[in-house]
Amino acid sequence: MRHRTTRQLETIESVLQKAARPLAIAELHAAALERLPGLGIATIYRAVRELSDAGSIVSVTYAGQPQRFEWAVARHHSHFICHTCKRVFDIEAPLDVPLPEKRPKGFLFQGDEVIYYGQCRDCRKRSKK
Amino acid sequence: MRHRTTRQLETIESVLQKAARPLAIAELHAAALERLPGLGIATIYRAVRELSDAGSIVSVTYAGQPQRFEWAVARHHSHFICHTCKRVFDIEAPLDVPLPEKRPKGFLFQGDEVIYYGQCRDCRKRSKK
DNA sequence: TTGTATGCAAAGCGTTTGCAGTGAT
DNA sequence: ATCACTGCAAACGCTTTGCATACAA
Repeated sequence: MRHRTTRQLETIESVLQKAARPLAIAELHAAALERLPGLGIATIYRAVRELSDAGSIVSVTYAGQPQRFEWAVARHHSHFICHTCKRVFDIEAPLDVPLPEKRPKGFLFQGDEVIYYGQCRDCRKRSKK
Repeated sequence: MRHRTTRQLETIESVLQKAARPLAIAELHAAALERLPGLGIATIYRAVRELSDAGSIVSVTYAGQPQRFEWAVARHHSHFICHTCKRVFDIEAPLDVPLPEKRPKGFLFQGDEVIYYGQCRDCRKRSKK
């Protein structure tokens, strides 16, 4: 457990809290580096593990893409993955996801998650021109 | 493109076709090794890339877990992830997934995927005792 | 002042690649 | 007999770890 409040951790938390989408380690490092030059990559990994263990952030991983992390309280939404740029966007969650008709016996269904695929605004603009 | 049919590739394809769930590289290697001792891990990686490029298999990755692969034609289903053993199971897809109410402007929605979470039969039995 | 958290560099580990040998055609 | 595919081992790149130092308390 953590005993001290440092500029590094504060910066990392802040970047994650303000991000509008889940961030990969490299994205998080780049963003944190702008605010705190010299911040080491190892500190990012250590902070991410701590925050993850503490439940402050959750991880998200899709289709061969690197693992991404986002602030846990922001997690009442779904994700949209752009086929073109591969970025992951947060979007409002659907109202109600149906359970499959036939469910395997003995399995306990506790939750679900939907991922939407398509093309984001930027990439759509770019490909139209 | 591939020019020759080898025991290695046949075995790898067969393992994937017969699997009832997506397999990680290590799982695939272990299974193929039983049928073809000495099969190298590099061959698994090369085969997986080929099959993936050819569209014969698709990849699946969830929450920090290693990337898994499954035979593409088997892919009219959803996935169920067991919170306890972390295995990924294939289950029948839901009939219809709703789009979110509010969608970001300019985004093109082309498809979706649902992941269910819970506890599988084995783990449920085990935890009851 | 004390000792936790950091930065750096080395170590680890899963994945990819180069190359010589094997085996499908 | 040819040369694509494989196995082995080296190379790579990302993640983790060890250790001396910086700095929060």
